[in-house]
Amino acid sequence: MSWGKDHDGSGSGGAGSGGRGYHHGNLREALIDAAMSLIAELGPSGFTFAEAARRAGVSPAAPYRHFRDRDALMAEVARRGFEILEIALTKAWNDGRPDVFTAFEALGRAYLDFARLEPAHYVAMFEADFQRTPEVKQAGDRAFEVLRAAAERLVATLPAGKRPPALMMALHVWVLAHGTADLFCRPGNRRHALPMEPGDLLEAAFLVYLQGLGFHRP
Amino acid sequence: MSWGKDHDGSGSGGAGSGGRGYHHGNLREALIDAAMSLIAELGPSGFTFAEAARRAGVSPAAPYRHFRDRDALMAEVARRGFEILEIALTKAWNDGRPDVFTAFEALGRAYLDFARLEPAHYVAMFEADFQRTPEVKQAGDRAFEVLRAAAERLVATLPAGKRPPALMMALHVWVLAHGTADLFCRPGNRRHALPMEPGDLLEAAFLVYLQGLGFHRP
DNA sequence: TGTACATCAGTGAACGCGCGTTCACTGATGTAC
DNA sequence: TGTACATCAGTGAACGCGCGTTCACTGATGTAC
Repeated sequence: MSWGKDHDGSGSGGAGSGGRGYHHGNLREALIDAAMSLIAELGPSGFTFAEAARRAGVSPAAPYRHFRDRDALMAEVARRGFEILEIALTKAWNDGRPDVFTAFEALGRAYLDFARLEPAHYVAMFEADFQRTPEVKQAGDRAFEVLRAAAERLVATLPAGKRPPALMMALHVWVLAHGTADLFCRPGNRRHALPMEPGDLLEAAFLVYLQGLGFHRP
Repeated sequence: MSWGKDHDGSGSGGAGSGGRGYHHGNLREALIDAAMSLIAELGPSGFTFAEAARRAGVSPAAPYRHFRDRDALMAEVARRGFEILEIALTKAWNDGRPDVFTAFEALGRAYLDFARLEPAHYVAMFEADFQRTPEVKQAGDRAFEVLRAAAERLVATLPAGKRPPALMMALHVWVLAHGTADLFCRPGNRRHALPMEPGDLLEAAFLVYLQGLGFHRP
């Protein structure tokens, strides 16, 4: 019986400190972390509610205090992913500085970096039909809106008669970035022996594409 | 007891005729069909060996006569997918007729059409690590080679000093087509309200990209 | 400051389920003579 | 053409497993007085 040993009573927020008594203290976060490790290690089908509970050091019934069911946890990972992506994109775009062209390129690179650095989030975001969950869909829309608004700004630098539809541009950028991420940056699988880094491949595609629309490096 | 009723004894090849006695007659194909329906209906995780057997009207042990295990069936679906894709791409390219530019565009459209018409194959091809199975990897390489060879031919129409690397071009085309397919053509999920058909979106991207490289409609 | 009590976040045992896989078997098929 | 036999492709019952989920419960926490 070791009560009294580490009754740190860290209270409300203390995440990492690990006061593991009868009450976990931060189980919700711990479950999300566990789910993400599992997804990153074993793919989306490798994540199970039971194993997440096990990794969090908790009985298999405990997660139900924090998530309605297994899918709710998965959806939360996806939602957070879009949220983080939105922040990363916003930061990369930096309101069009130093110039819209350069900033737009940075946007593409930021997308790919996100996919690489947050594989678990990324996989969850595009797996299954979580986008039908309202919260997830909204988060996804907000992230996409960053792309669209940036495209709008970039398009405005062209002479009035030669402007492509901004929405189409945004979709093309998304397609390029997602295609690159899904083909060449997924956790376990290097799909093809690439002669270059995925990031460089995407950047090259970006430049060619923008040039095709009539944009030129400032 | 209804033996004798339909002892058609259709023998070796007769697939569709359905002589369902003690011997199925075409179980291997029936299992592949069942697996594909399951994948198309429920996604890749919806496919189970047991359910495939059930749909083929056969005991759960029967599939083991034809496939080492569950993954072997899945891999076979993926392998066939690449094989069919290779044929479709070859046909669309049509050895560069009527002209290499037009034929190259047709290649992109054929890729997307394949993803839409054969969702089960497509999902299997890019799910899991089946590309590590030698047969699947080889089939995938052959399909990609069609793309690469076409890019090579197209590149050769440019003046010597202005030729982009054909491999890079092929990869970009793949990225565009796969990105479009994965974002907008997956079975259950319309990811975003598109203002246009996925095919048109891809074609537009294609044209812009090729223009950016210095190609022009013939 | 101390005590009673409501609330909350965990336990642990149990359930039903469907899966992948194995086993000894048996009915049908095709071939040698 | 007919019979014996090897081979093959199925059966069906059984297994162990881990999952998602539920249930009545209990230990810890925080609040009212």
